[in-house]
Amino acid sequence: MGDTKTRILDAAETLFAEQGFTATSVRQLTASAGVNLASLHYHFGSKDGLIEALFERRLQPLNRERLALLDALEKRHRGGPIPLPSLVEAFVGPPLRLSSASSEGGERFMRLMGRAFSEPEQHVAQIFLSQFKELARRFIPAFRRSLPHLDEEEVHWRIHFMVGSMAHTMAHASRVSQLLERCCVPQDPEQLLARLVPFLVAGLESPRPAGVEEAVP
Amino acid sequence: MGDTKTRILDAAETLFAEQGFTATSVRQLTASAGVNLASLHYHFGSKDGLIEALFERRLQPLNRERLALLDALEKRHRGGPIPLPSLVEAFVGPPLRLSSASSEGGERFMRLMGRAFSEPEQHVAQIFLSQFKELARRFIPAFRRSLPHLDEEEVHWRIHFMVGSMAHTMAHASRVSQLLERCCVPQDPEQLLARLVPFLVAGLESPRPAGVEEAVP
DNA sequence: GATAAAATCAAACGGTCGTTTGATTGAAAC
DNA sequence: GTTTCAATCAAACGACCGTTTGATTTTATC
Repeated sequence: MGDTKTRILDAAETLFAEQGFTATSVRQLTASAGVNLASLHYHFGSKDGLIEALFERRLQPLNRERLALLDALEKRHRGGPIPLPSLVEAFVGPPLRLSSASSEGGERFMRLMGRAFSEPEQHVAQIFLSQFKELARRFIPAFRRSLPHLDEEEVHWRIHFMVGSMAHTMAHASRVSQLLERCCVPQDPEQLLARLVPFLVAGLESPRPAGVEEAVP
Repeated sequence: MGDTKTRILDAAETLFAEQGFTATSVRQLTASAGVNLASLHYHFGSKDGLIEALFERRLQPLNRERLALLDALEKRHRGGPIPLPSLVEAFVGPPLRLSSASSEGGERFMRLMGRAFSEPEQHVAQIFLSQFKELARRFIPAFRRSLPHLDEEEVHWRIHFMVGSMAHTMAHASRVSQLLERCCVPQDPEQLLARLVPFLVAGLESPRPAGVEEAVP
């Protein structure tokens, strides 16, 4: 079961992932966790404080892992361009792998992260994005080195597209799109990566698009 | 100004896109539209009824346009495989072009559509997805014909990835990701397409990934 | 075993939520 | 001018929201 704090965080991951942040009430949350209503505010101060703690608990080790992978890649290639598949893997691999069976509760957090990317509420988005400053500072130059045929703006856009595919996959991996009238097939994260990474690599390294004027500074 | 019904729909597009469905109250909505609180329920029955009407108003002509483009392409290529760039354009072009200045209020609806793809609330998602049955029935076989080197499951996954990039771009086009510490550059939809389509085409037509077992029926 | 701090509890706070009511308006139909 | 009916209005409905209170229980310290 674990202590109250953990039980609240676990319940919050599940419910926020299923229903969103605003649609989940603290009453429903504490009831689901089997704790008293007031203990949420005792431990986290507010609902927003809970959301913040929730992201920190998972995102900090996650992004540390991504940066460690990037460190290793940069060391191995001595600051030169990193092969794109490895670089993409280092970026999308850790979050997608969180869905593995071993990391208990990982899948629900993966869905939650997918949600957070498209969360309209400003405060949630801000909490979420603040966890990525360091990640962007390190990964963007790496992508630029690995995509020398593209200017800065184009690299930014392609990273944007990549994040979109990743977030959408994380949010809806368990139901590979009702659009397609397919029943849900739970996916091994390694197989998911084996499909996603080549798709992204091909898109990222495709030639510079015609018909887009160069950025003027 | 327009009549009450239209004013509510317009205000709903703006507020839902900015704040999400659950976070926007009917009071805030009717106040923003400059109409009486009760008129929302008079014209739409409920908040959910409004959401449904909101999607129908835009999605019906939008998907009709997509299908018309597909019709034209299939006719031109006599049922044979359609060149991938044209097919992708027919799929992602109409929604992204909704942001053009001419179609008033299009941009806010584009953001709203991006939101709806990742809306946790079941009812909203269901309303939204019901608009796409016909679209999937027509576009999936077309993609299969244009991607003969891929099996059915891989095509489904790649369409899934494509939808992710599209939805993320629609939801966050105006702020090309705070992740990248870039200030917002409002984008001409044609330039946006000139970037997105080649990215998606390259990803879609990349070779069949290794390490993924064939689907067994 | 007394003391102090940390944690849990039932109960209530003021507000806002989506929705409903019943009266009132305005324009068309006769 | 009367009737009719769709549309708008102010006001209120009960339910639920996030948060706070103050008493009570548990846990650790001496």
